[in-house]
Amino acid sequence: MPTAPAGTIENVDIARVFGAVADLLELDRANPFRVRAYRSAARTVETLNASCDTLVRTDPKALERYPGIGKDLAGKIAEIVQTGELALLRELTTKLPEGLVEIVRIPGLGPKRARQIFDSLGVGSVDELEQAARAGRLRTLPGLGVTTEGRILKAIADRRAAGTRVKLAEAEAYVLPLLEYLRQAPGAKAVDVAGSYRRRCETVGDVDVLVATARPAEVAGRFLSYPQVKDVLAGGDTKCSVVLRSGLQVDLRIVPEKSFGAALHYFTGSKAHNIAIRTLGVQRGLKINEYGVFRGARRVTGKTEVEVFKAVGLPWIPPELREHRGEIDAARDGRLPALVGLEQIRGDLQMHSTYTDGKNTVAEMAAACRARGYAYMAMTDHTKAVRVAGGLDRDGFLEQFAEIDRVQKTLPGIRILKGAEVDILTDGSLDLDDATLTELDVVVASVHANLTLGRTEMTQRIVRALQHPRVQILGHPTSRILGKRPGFAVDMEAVIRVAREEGVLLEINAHPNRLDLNDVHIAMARETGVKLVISTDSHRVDELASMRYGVDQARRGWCQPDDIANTRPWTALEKLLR
DNA sequence: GCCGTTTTCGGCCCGACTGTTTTCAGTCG
Repeated sequence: MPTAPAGTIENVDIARVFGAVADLLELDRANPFRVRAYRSAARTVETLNASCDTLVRTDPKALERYPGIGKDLAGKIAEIVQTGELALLRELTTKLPEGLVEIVRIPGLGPKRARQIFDSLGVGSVDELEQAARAGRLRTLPGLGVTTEGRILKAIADRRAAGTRVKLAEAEAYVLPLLEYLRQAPGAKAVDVAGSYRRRCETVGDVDVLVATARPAEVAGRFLSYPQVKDVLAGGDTKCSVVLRSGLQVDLRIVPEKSFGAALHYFTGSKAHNIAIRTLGVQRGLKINEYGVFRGARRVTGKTEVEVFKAVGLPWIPPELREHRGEIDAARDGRLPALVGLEQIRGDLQMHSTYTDGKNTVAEMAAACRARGYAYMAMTDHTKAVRVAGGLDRDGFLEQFAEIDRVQKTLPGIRILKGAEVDILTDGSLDLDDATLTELDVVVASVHANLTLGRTEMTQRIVRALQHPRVQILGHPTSRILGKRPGFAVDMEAVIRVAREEGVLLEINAHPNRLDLNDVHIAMARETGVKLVISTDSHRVDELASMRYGVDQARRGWCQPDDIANTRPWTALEKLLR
């Protein structure tokens, strides 16, 4: 049996295999609960705060302690870690074309229809599906008509035109005006957003808006006539679904006022969280749906979310935690974290000025930080290796130090820290001399170039940088750009371990295009005892407001104020920075 | 495939909308 080298299988790789198995099993008309088991295991593995690879090699039994992973799936995880593949997946892919999986992702088509189309027409890819629809062959199948054929063609075209998921900040720009518009609907008692948007996921697939009203038809009518609506996908009195001109899909749910809490809970999700809560309900003889909590035909409660949680014996759980990653157990045991909030942030430790690629001067950035109520801020311009940004050498920094001293005199009430975002060169050395590094208050070290290095080399590169005695913070630790490039390959478990040993803080980069670290790595760092900082990496004053997205991300990683170093006053933070 | 205060079998969350169906299956969230 071929054995993969240690530490090369990431949890996401295993999750991807399980997800593919689930997709194909579903197409193979397997037991739906077996399919669910693979999906659930994929999610569990992907969000595990420990590496499956390491567990398999050290304590394989431990895998079975995680929810949804039994003897069989633990064995399959071991198989993937040890051989780099899964025999079951290989069998399934020889049986069914991989293109079928893409067909299932087309809105309106599910596994049953996809399989029916494959079996009767031999259609096994999206391209073939499009040809069959154009030729009018789909309408010959039982249960499919001309309308469906047209919808499928449109869905294929839409998929090509629009991207898939939208960044949270972008979605906000479309959603806030829509909420304002709906609040003016006659009879709208409460208007709120649920779904992944409310859970503050870094990207959202669509937006779920909830309205409480006694006049559903009028609210639905107003929604469907929103000027930004491009297409209406569904239009009932309790559910409407539209696509805005921006391409963003918005689902509207309309409920009576007394059901608002139950509906808000249900539509906030996540799906896995909801299933777990409803299962708790079933154990107590309760039925929970979007209209309330029921015992038999009698409605027990449901006006507020607090009541819904209380009905299953739990305190209210913040939306950011509702991913079925242990929040229900924590709630039951009174172990829910007191999550960090934006108001607790006392300073911003990464930003740029006109000295490099920033658009505002040191004085402007400092004044804006003071206006935000911060006690301190770090000016962290680039070093010279980052040529596109016009990075500074020692002389450049000395010039900036003098400017900071001048600005500081005119701007009491905020401490302006002298910092740098030092480039980590390919060999892991730093792009600034030790003398200058020693004069800085805050040293952030980040990778900017040569992102395609192999996993082992990249890990060594970052570990070496962390071991430099002057490095205090690792900036945007994976250098991902949402929707554009994934983070580079790196053994994050090793990076976190070394950060812990060296006393280096990890940055949660709050820029809405980065949000780097992600929630899972944040949780991993926190559980390892590594402190984090939330920084905006602002290049202009208005970007300082991105801090809240970084706080959202930290909350999704279960961070309390103590986990976030920049909730501390400067004197306490200074002690934490080695 | 998982799970257990209904424990090793027999369950597994729940409802709305659509299209094509004369009563419901498929899809979605």
